[in-house]
Amino acid sequence: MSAEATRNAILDEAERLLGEVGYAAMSLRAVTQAAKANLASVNYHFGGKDGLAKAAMLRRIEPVNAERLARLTAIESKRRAPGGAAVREVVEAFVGPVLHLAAESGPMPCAMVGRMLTEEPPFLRAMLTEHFGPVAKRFATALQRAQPGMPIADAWWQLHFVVGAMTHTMLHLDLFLDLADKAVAPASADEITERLAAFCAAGARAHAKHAARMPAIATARTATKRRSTTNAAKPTRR
Amino acid sequence: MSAEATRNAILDEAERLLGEVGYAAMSLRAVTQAAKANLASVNYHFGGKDGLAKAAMLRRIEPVNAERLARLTAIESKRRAPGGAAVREVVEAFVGPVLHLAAESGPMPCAMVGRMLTEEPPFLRAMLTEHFGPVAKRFATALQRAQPGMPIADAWWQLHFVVGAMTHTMLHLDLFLDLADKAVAPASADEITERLAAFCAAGARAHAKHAARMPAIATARTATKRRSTTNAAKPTRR
DNA sequence: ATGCGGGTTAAACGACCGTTTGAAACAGTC
DNA sequence: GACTGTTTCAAACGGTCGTTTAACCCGCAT
Repeated sequence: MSAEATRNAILDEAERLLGEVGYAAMSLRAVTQAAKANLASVNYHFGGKDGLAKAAMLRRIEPVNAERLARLTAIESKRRAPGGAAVREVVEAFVGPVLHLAAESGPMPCAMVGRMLTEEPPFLRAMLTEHFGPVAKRFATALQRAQPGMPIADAWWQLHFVVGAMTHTMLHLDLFLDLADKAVAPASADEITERLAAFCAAGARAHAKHAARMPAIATARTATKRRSTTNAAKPTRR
Repeated sequence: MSAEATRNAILDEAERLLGEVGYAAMSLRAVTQAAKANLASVNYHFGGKDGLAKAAMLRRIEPVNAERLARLTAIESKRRAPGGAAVREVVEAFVGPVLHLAAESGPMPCAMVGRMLTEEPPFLRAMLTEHFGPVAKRFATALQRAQPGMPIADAWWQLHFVVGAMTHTMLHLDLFLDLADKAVAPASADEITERLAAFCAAGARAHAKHAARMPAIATARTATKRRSTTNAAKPTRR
């Protein structure tokens, strides 16, 4: 019974330190000392530093992605959306679970995941593509379906910007409160959700309209289309 | 004469490694070896690892911020903007110099600066607030002036989201190209500029309109106002 | 030639890192 | 109470890190 207790204590501290200082700067000695566990126990329970980081990440990533997919299927099944609001709903299904997690478990879990985007160890990158890849693909197609006639590439760009605004909010909101120097009050989770969703949804819609008119993008898009159809013709490119 | 040559070689390598692996994972041995310089020369020329990172950052930050301010004063002085386009212009003045730097000097300088946002050593945070603080304040007020009647806090939120989308693009565009899995073609600098500016400008405008209607934000805003006036009454709070 | 100061170099120092080891403490079972 | 498997513990190992030291090289004014 005590085994799982120490496991969780170690995971909690690892999550905190991963969010605060990142993977490279997190020392197992600091983790185990704060968790009141022995140094060797992290190797015993997780197999090493990599395993610990992976376990700490998975503990948070999986519920968030599950809720994302659940919300997305929910809004897709009700189906009789008045059209224009769908983009906003998709965006909210994507960012909502993250902000919900931040509201109920504190900012550390989100800071950890956001920071791992930036870290270099290759196993972290592999984890992200493995666990976020399918979810991102579902949301990209959902964004495309919500804006008929828009190429899938534009949907990926929208999602990219949404992720950027979201992770930046998770990680660096405090820096901006510093920069603003009392001009911005610390915000509630609801307020952040509202602001982030409003910004991203409108940005995404306008991005699609704008992209259709811009020559630099239009030419790139035809190139993309040609390439993608080429790929469809020849079964596998690489 | 050889002194400045080694200085620059070390700075170039430091910039590359800071952008690739971050501050904590960058070892001076790797820097000096790649720069064909001696290990001790870092301490001789820059006083230590901190000094090296600071010098590498300043070499890129200062021109970018200078060009930002120059573009902003340029569009403010011409003044007879048709109103609606001003937000877009301000956003472009903010993100344009960064994308311009990326286009002419490669992605590493921007990756370095973006990554330093996430790193933990306190001197880096101090540098960012010192050098970006005044610039951010000018752009926040410019955004507010471009949208009359909007509280300054909303302008700060807009700027926050813009920075998020921009830095995420500088750092993690490759990850998204991976996730998209051939559905998105690698983009030119012009295309990225267009997409980013379109997304951010429209997001900012819609954010302002939306924020005015949302109860969660409206209440928070009145609270902000009350707090700020309180602060104005009592000279210094802390 | 001589002295000198800026710049380079190899070697070493102490600190901290992740990991391993082997013994000790503990649980539950016969 | 002895045995077995699991979990904890202190100690040590090899390695890398940032920094320091002291000797050395070289152009240049004296």
